[in-house]
Formats: sequence, structure tokens, C-alpha cells
Amino acid sequence: MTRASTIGDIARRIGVSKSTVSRGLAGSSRISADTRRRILSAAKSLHYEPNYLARGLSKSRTLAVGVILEDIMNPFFTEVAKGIQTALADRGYTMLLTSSGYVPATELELARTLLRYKVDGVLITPVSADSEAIRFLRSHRVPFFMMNEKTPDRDVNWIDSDNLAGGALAAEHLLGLGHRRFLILRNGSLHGTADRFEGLRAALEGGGLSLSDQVVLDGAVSSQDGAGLVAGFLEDGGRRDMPSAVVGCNDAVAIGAMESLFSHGIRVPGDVSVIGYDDIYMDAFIRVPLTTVHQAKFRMGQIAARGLLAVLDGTEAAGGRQFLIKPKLVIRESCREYSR
Amino acid sequence: MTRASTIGDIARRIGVSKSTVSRGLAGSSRISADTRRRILSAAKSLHYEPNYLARGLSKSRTLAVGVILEDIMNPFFTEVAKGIQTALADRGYTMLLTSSGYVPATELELARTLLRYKVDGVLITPVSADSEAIRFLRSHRVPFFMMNEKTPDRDVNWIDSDNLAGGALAAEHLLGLGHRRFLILRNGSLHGTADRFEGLRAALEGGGLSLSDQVVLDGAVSSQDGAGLVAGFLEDGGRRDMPSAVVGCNDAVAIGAMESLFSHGIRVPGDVSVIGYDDIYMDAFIRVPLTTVHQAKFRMGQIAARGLLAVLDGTEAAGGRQFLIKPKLVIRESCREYSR
DNA sequence: TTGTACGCGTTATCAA
DNA sequence: TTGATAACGCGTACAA
Repeated sequence: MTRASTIGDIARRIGVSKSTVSRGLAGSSRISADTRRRILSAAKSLHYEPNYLARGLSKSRTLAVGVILEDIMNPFFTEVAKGIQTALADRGYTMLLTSSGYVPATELELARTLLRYKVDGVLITPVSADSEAIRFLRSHRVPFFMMNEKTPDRDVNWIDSDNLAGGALAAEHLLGLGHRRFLILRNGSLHGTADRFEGLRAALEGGGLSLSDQVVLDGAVSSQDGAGLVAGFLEDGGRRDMPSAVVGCNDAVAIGAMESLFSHGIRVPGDVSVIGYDDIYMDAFIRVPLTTVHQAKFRMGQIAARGLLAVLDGTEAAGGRQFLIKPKLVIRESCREYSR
Repeated sequence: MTRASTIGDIARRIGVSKSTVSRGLAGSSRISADTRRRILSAAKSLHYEPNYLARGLSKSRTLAVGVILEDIMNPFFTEVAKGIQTALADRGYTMLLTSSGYVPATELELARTLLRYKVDGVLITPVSADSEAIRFLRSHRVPFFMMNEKTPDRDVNWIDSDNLAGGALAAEHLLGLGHRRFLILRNGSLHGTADRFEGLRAALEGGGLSLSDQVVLDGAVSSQDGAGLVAGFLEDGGRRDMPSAVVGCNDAVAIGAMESLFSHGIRVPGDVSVIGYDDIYMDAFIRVPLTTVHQAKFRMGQIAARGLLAVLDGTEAAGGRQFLIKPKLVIRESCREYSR
């Protein structure tokens, strides 16, 4: 295994010093046109590639940004990643992508690893706004941007969609269709979905309904969870008293729930309406195209990445950039007017 | 912004040399229990984190593996990534995940970037077995493993599913259901799907059919492509002579095609049968659950990652590990017996 | 068991 | 315009 060539090899080849080669490669102005040409040609024939470890060590900047997503299998997050990717590529930054699987310990481990690789900054959809990973990033003073999550803290950067408004949007749609009893699949430990639940609750009470009349199941995050919770409810006698609408805290959960309803012989939207949250691309393809609340995922990633870069450039203060995106209702086929 | 602490800081704090600290943190045996304890405690109170750039530079190993996928939005690839991730994590390696978007120039750029970050090896689902990225990796002698692709080259590592057999599997299923005319959505420039097409062709001809009687549309890779190709065909007069079955070169394409059929008032499987390839998780959730050919995605990633690690360990030769996985048919609801 | 000295590949500072 | 030298943080051969 032949060693990769370095600026030292180039220097030796054409008889100049390493510093001259470094300047030539960096496109510095203080260098003669001729030596620059010789340097470039030698670099090419030696298949030279710069060593970013050495460069990073020397400059204390790596041009790499770490990204921690909650679940790489959920198209919501990968679309956010695409937004990040384009924004970073525009500026010559590299994206180091990782996935926590919603596990706080993994999230912390990933933050730690990224820090050790000396990324210049981190973009993260945290499990919660005060997860250990977030505290870790803060205590180590790594520039970072939270996505899909918010916090009252004034010195943290975040971009989130207005989950309270979104939850209300979903509730009002169902109320408008005449629904009065709901099966709500939430996740109390994920702040974003907790807010959606709050918005929902407020809208229900605004409509004169009591939360205590609703069925609330906690712990939903994946489509498996959604299917499992619904199956458990139905097989546990819930069938006799089935609510007329199911509310998923995200689309994955709603899709799983819908599938479970079908396999128990319950039709959507004939017997029961289902609504989700996120507007992932597959919503249009599923068994019954899903009515949901749209989030601007690509833009979320893009804005967060650009905000982080602004911080890294030093053109922005280190913290306190905060964005709240308005969600909007997307009506497809999974919700229908309630008929006794 | 306070500088991150280093082994030098620890050394100064407790009055030993940097090498002693290095040994202490590495868990070397040649060190007294007492100094080790003092080192560890100082490291903790200083919030020390090792600098992987420096370590990598010094050891010429980074414990990082680069991964280049074709499309991070396609669940096929993210499931492969999960397999990789678990295999790498078991061994303390970090996964650097990237996505080429099927663009050869991007793929090359990513390979180059990963090399510059001095990853120990690369796992890649290449656009083709002799893409520039692959040639780049070979010429730079980076240990790598191709996934979802194969080559006759004896010294390249790869794992692929038997696409010829898989294509035949799909064809034989449809033939068995009585179908005789097919709309085939292929992609000639992606070797894997080209093989599927070959297997399909062979099976058709084995069944006494001629390829020239079939409708073959090229350039399919995403669900948008599938939808667009079908829409183009239908709106261009294909409707009058619609084949009884559509074959997608992957599930994304098949799902897009199915959606387009529906929006043109053609029922699946009532009027037309649809078959895909990959068995991505959403196949079960879509409008008409998709009959498809299963690929062991998670295992593919896992095997490739373990194979690469074996090479890095030096326990295996640098090249020539090759795996062909048998695909299998998964029957759902999108294909039905042909009736007149 | 511990310390000294050097190398990894690059950039930056200063002098020539 | 160029070169010598130090520095980035860590690991390691060698010496003590």
C-alpha cells in the first residue's frame, strides 16, 4: 500500500519548499505564475489529495458540519437532510450525517463523536430541547442549531414549525367534519409532538369538548408503534366504543394506525377518519392518501444550515436565531364527514 | 470561546508528561494504578475529549468508514445504511454517510472528500461498477466494498443480490398469472436494474414471448420517473393498447407508476397488474400493497461492513470477497390473474 | 513506571 | 517571491 503523496512530495519533485507548495495550492497571490503552474502540474501527476486531518489540525477549522437526525428511515428527516446538504455544498462544507434512532444515549454518543472529529458546527433534531446531547453541545461551546424543536432559552438557535398551531389545525379540521370523539396517538417525551397535543387539546376544549372523553395513547413514534397501539386498543375491547377519528402525532404513526385499522376490518375513511402530521412524500401513495399537516422540511434544513454557517462566518452572533414556520393543512382522502 | 482541553492540559494539571497521560487514557498496562486514576479524574474534570484529527494523523487510522449511497430518500438505501451502522458500531467505527443522488460527478466528489478526511475504508452503492468514483477509489488504493452492484473483476469486493434471478422471478410470476404483454420501466445505465431486465427478458423468451412485442421505457429510477413515464405513455396514445402488467425496475418506480395509473382511471390490479423490486417497508402501506422481489437490505449492509472491517483488520486479503444474495418473491395485492 | 523527542501533513509567522 | 521554523494534538520508539 503506497503512501499517499503530500505537499512534501510535490516540493521535493520540483525543488521548492513545502510552504511554497502550500501557498501555490491555496491560490495565494504572493507567488510567481510559473512556480504555481509547476506546483499544480506536479500535484496532478502525483495524484495529490490534501489531508483534511492535517489541515483541520493546523487551521482549527474542518469545513465539516455534523448532522444528528432522529430517524434516518423516516422521510421527514431525510428531506430535512437534503435541504441541509444543498445549503452546505453551496459553501464548500461537508455534511457528516448520523441517526440517533430516538435514543438519547445514542444521541449523546453521536454528539461526542462529532465533536471529536472537530466538526465546525452541529445541526440536530434533538429528542428533546434539554437532552444530554444538547447540554453536551452547549457546555462544549460547539456552534449548533436545533431543528424541529424549540426552547425558551434566548441564546439557542432553533427552527421549528408551530406545532401548537398545527395541532389546532388538525383538530379544527376534524371538528369541522363533525367528529367528537378521538383516538389520539401522542408521544409525551417528544416535545414537538407534545406541543401538537397541546394545540389539539386547546382546540377541542374551544369546541366545548373535554379531553377526558378522548382516548389518549402514549409512546408513539414509528409506524410500528402506531399499528401496535391501535391493535392493542382494539383487541382490548376498544372496538365496542371506537372513536370516529384517529389523530397521529406524525405521519409514520398515522400510517401504521391506518394499516392496523384495515387489518381489523375497519375502513378508512368510511368507518374512521385518520389524520397525520408532517406531509412526508409517501402520504400520497398509501392505501388511503393521508390528510395531514404540512411542514416545510427541505426549507427547515436549508434555513438551519445557512443560519449555522452565518454563525461560523462570524457574521452572526453565536446564538439566538429562532424561526417558527407556519404549518398548513393538506386535505387528501383519509378524513370524511362524521355520520352517526 | 475557550479552547478545548488536551492531554497537555491534563499533564500539566497533575504534573506528569503528555506520554503518560496518553498511555493512561489508552488503558495501557505499563502504568501505575494511582496515576491512571489521577489522569482519569483530571480528564473528567477538564471535560477532556480526544481530538480525532490529531489521533488519525498520528496513527494513520481514523476508525471512520465512508458510506456513499445513491439516494438517501429511498428506504432501500437507508435500510442498507442501518445494517452498516450496527456492524460498524459493534467495532467502534464511525459511519460517515453521504448520498450521491445518482449523479456520477457528485459520487466522485464524495469519494474524493471522504478520502481527504482519511476514512479507513469506503462502502458504496455505485451508480455503476466502473464509475469514476470506483476508479478513483481503486487508483488510490482505498479499501472499499461495493454494495448492490457486481463486477467480473476478481480483486474487487462486492455484495449484490442476484438480479438476473430476481428479474426472472418477477417475469415468471406474471407469466404464471397469464400475462403476455408488459410495460417495462427499466434503467439501462444502472447495472443492477439492467440485470433485472436481462433476467426478465430471458424468462419472457423462455415463455415463447418476444421482447419486441413489449413496451420498454428507459430512464426510471425514482417514483417521479415511474409516474412520469407511465403518464407520458398513456397520454401519448398508449392507452388504446395498454399492456396488462407493469414491471418496475425498483419499488419506487413501481409505486409512482401505480399512482399514475390510478390518476388515469386505471385500476390496479383490476385492469393492470404492477410488480416492483426491493421490498421496501412502505410496500405494505401503499394504495394497493405491492407484489415485489425481496432483497435482504439490512443484511447486505451488515455483510459489506463486516467484510470491509475484515480487510481493515488485515485478516482478509484486500480484495475479492464477493457475495450474491438470493432474492425471493413477495406476493401482495398488486398482481392478479390475467382475464381476457 | 515514566519522560524525552520525534513524526504525522498542513498552515502561519517571520525573515530573507 | 520564497524558505526556515514553529505549531496544531496525539502516539510511540527509545531512553531513563
